[in-house]
Amino acid sequence: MSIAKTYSPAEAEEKWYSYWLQHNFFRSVPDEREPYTIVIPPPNVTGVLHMGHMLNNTIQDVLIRRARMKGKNACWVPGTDHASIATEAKVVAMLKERGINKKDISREEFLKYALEWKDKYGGIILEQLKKLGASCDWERTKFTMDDDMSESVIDYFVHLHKKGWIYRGVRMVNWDPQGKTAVSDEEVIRKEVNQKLYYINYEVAGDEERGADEGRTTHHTPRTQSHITIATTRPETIMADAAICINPNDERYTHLHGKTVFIPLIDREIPVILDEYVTMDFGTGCLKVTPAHDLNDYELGQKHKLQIIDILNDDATLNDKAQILVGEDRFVARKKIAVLLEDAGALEKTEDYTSQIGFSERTNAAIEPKLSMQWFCKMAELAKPALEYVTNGDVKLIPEKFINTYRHWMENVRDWNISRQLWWGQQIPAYYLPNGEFVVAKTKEEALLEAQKIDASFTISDLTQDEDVLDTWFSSGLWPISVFDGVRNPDNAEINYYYPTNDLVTAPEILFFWVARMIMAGHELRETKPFTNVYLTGIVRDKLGRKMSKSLGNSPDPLDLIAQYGADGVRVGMLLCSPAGNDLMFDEKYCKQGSGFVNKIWNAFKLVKGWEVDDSLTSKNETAIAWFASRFNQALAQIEDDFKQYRLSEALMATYKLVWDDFCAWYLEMVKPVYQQGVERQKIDARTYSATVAFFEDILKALHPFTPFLTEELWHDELFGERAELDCCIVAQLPVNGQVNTQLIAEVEVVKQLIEKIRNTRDTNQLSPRDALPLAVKAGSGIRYDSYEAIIKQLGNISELSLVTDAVAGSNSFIAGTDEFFIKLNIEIDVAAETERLTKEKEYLEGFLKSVNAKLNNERFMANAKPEIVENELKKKADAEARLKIVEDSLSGLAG
RNA sequence: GGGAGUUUAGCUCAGCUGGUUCAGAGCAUCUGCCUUACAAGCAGAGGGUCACUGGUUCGAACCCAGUAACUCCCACCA
Repeated sequence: MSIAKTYSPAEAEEKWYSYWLQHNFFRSVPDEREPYTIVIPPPNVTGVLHMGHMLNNTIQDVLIRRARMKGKNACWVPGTDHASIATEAKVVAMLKERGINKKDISREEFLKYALEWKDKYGGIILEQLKKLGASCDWERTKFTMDDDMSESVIDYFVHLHKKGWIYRGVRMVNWDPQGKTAVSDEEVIRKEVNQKLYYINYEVAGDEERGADEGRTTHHTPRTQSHITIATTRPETIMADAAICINPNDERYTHLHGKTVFIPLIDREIPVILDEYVTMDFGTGCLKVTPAHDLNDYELGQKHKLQIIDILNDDATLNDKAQILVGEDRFVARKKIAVLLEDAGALEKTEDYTSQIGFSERTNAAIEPKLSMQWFCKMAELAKPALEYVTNGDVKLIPEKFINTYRHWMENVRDWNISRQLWWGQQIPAYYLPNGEFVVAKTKEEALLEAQKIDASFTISDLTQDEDVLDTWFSSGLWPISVFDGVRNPDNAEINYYYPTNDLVTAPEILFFWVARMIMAGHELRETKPFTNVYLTGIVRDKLGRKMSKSLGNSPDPLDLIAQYGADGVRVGMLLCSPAGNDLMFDEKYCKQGSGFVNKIWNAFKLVKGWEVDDSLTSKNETAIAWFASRFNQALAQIEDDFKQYRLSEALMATYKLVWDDFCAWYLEMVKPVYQQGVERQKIDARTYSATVAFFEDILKALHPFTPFLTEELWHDELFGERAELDCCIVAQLPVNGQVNTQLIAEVEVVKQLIEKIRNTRDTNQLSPRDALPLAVKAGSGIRYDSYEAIIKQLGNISELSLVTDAVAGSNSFIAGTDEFFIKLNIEIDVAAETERLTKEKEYLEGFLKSVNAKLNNERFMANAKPEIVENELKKKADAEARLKIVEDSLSGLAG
């Protein structure tokens, strides 16, 4: 049968993914085995796969497949997040395209449209994950707004409310004028923005009387005595000003104490107040106080009992209270008012200025501080234990550097605004009564019972549910519990079996949004951590270091990559460039390397597959077989260790080298039958054949978590014998760590060195690799080179290997390990060049010996260094002396 | 403004408790090979003042102090 020249991934991926599904290999139900659980960070339900997901889910799949192959009951729970703001924004936009305005439809109608949208686009991303090979238990797929999930969220709200940790109040919140909702502090992203600082003159009331103004000690004289100048970046808010504030210690303005001023354009009179909050050397030292539109000003306003004038609508256009520019957007108004002020002679000057502005994480709209009635969750009590889990190592953050960040946030956390003025999400279970009070209960019926405790005459129609929904993170914080129904049924078999989960793989950006809140909820509801390890991946950046994003257009389409390089290739590519905890500089070339690796395995397979056994042959490969068995076990231990430390890149690289270098480049070359002219097809002995096939099978297992499709494809080839229906690589058990003969491995290292030297000799003397050469060995190290004869002959193309006790005159000589080798060539030896080479080596060795001896002769070294270090130095000394002697002998031989 | 992190070969990164012939790996590069698994390959080679300056030590890429550049997080100066 003929084998395809190259491996074609698409076909195998399709075939094996459905095979796995058909045979329920991803399915997990509680049993007597040890569980290994991962809950997916639920992607946005309407999202599409991006490179961050690729990285994240590749890692999760590698971990879950490995656990499965170690005999654990591996359960990877998939699902999606309703992502209230982002999704609602998308639905609103979709409706707008259809000519429907959200304002004109009811909540119920809107939700109907939203659900339609979700059914249509939701789950695209999960389908995409399948292409990557993600072995999630799809029967467990959850959506954060599934009925049971929502019910859990409501339960949690009621629970926290009962504890008194949820309260309602008017606060200055971060208002997203595009999403038309409040957002939490964490959802505000600050960015440096180029702005202008406007210097605006306010007329001082009754100032004309001041005249000569006795005893003023101002640093500079105001241009006109009847004005006070303030600096602001937000001139469009002057109509909401409630006061002008100056520092009481500011001698420039003592004359203003107790005065009032007029707001330009609208001529409203406001007081001048004194507060040390004002920085004297910033701007003009005069601050306009706008309590409705600035957090600090709000606090100042509270302190000084100022009027609050809110001049903005929910969409950040100016309202009637502004008196002028009504209906204009705040940014348009800013430009226009500058002109108006200029015309009125109230604009002193403008200056360029950069400052930090908050933007909404979801809509990217500039955040507007806004006073409103919101629901808050008290964080102090929740944060305290959640911090402890991490500081005491119960929950491990990988890499550890994030512990500090986590601690800082937890120690400084403020109460969390959990209400959102949206429809898409879990509606807050608070019910208002005609008397202005409210009750919190799981259902309207239960709320009524509560209400009737207040007044027995209330009926169900007296109850009005709060319009707001809960922050998405309030529900995703329950994810590891709610997917196992552990909120509603805290003692069910599933939650008891799977929870706490093992590993969480996510991005550091959502450490506070999500990870922290899961730990809080875990403690609050179950008094345990939700997971043991949190593996924080880096941000996927392009090779220029820019974050990959749709808007920059620098992100490749993951599905295109899969089509081009195969899922296995892309998986390998992602992991090759992703050191734990660091950002990943992604370059397609890594995928190319990945697919190259996959192809290499395919070709190795082709080689072995092409062998024919000749039972009459006896094996000459016992040494090679023993060596590879040892190397394999050694590499396996290394890989195990790398995984323990979550060094996935390293684990992959160790696997990569095991396959490419040890297996393909060395082992297969050692044992493969050499090509003989005239022989139609080379044959192999039965012993070598079966050993090699067994090695190959073990290699497939070791590779499977990284390259699941290729390994499954090869696993079922007849090379490995008949397979039962359920005998699949995906559920094969990883080889357990076996014996490692370190002596053998060390000796083979010397033999490999020898072979490289032989090849090098050929190269430098411009001999064809096909010319077999005789090799003489003068061994002093105790290595039995005759036991490596077959290997040396085959890989070095040596015609004859002889053991000698004296230098072979007129030969090329070289050292490998601490032994000397000679190759007799029919070429004149260049005595001068050889002398130079040997002299150089002699000098190096002498220098090296000197430094080793210096250490050994140093009393303090001998006194302080650990015994094994000293022993090592002694060995270095002995080796160097042995080699030096060889070199010196060779030199005198040349001279003689 | 506060805090954390990073800086090692052209690129991406290892280097664990200071001590192994310790300055490494993969990719890229160069040279030679279309050798019966693989040119997506094979064989060989070159490439680094471990950011900089000092210090501690018998010994420093590693520990300490300072400097510089970059990154991230947190923070209400209009």
